[in-house]
Amino acid sequence: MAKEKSTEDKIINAARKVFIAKGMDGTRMQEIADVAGINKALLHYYYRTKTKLFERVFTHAFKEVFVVLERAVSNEMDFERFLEKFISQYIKLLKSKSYIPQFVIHELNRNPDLIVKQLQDKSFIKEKLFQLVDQAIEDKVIRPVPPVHLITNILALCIFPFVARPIITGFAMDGDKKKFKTYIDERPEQVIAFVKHAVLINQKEEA
Amino acid sequence: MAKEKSTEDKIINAARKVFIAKGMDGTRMQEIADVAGINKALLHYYYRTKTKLFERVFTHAFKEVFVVLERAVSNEMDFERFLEKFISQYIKLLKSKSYIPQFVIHELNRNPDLIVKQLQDKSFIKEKLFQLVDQAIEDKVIRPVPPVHLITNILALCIFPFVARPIITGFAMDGDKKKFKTYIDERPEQVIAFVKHAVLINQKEEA
DNA sequence: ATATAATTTAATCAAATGGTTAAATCGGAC
DNA sequence: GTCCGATTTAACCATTTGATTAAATTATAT
Repeated sequence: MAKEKSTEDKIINAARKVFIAKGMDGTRMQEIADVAGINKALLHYYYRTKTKLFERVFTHAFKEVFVVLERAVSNEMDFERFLEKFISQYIKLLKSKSYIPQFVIHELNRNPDLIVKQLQDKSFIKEKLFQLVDQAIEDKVIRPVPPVHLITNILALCIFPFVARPIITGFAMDGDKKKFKTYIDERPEQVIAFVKHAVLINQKEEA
Repeated sequence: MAKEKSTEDKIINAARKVFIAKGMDGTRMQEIADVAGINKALLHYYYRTKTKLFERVFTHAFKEVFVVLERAVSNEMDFERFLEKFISQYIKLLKSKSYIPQFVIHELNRNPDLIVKQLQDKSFIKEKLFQLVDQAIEDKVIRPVPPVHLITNILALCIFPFVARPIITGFAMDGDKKKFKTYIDERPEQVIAFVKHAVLINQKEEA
């Protein structure tokens, strides 16, 4: 609808689209210009180098998938509610930004130094997360599972389907994209139940 | 140690190394030649185009991570043993081929058509896997969880740490690679326990 | 030794690509 | 109107890269 985007916005949006689809190496500045509806000269007029443009896009993408963690740990609630909220919100985010995880993961593997710039001042999130799990164990709400394993397990269950989408669609859904959508819609409920059964100690009464 | 590799082997090994490290787009034929210890002319003498060489490497890499699935479903055993064997063997494989998952996933996202060539004649694996889960549900060995979710959950727990390695190392291990190795060594036990608690119905007595 | 295949050397090509430049044009602010 | 930044056009440059070729050299098998 709205076309009132500034040229800078058009460039950033186009760059994100192309970089996410093709990666840093596979992206051509000309294609970004085409997608943005401008020409290459103007593109370089705004962003002198491909590298600068890429880093801007990457940083933004990284923050988008990381900010949910930030928000999750800041809310106070019991562990079971935390699990529910975190998983459902995270998958909901990924549904609307489904290509970001693969993009971020690929570029971090390509150039691991990028992670250093991104993780500055994020250590408090880690501490809060680990503390949350430790507390739940101490309170005997969950089994004594090493926090790093539980946290990576949850992230794996949320994120993996989006990075492995072509495989899942091809292998288990016969290439039917509609089935994949259904599968993703079922995910929050399935993942929450899976994790709860895996770690919660008191799962007596449930709907 | 053995240096008795044929030139063709040297090329394939070099190509795999470079393609896996830098992806199709990031790979230069000259670098493959350098790593193989030959020159570019000879490289093209064996493999006329980059695309052909890439497809050969990719197909091989894909099969390596897929063949475990194949072997797993062909063995007859009770579901609990199947879980144990499958998870421990899969993680063991990934430990020695840790860069393959990210490679395969990235290239499949880049060019989803590749998956079609790879999944030919693999439908029996899918059917066997689903049937295995269905049977376990019917026998009341596990909770009634949709097979596609259980299967992707298990794969997620096994594979994700390897594709997200830089993030996990950077975020939860302060960049300490040794800690990551320890973490990976703990994975089989942790994942098996996690999945068992998540789905097994009779988990009365355990070590 | 000699024919055949493997390998090197070195040069070359065409195309793609990131980046630059200069001049022209357009559009809005004053 | 005029001034100034935004934008276009179009050409250009240097470099990289995939790929090819011809000729020379080496290794190998017969």
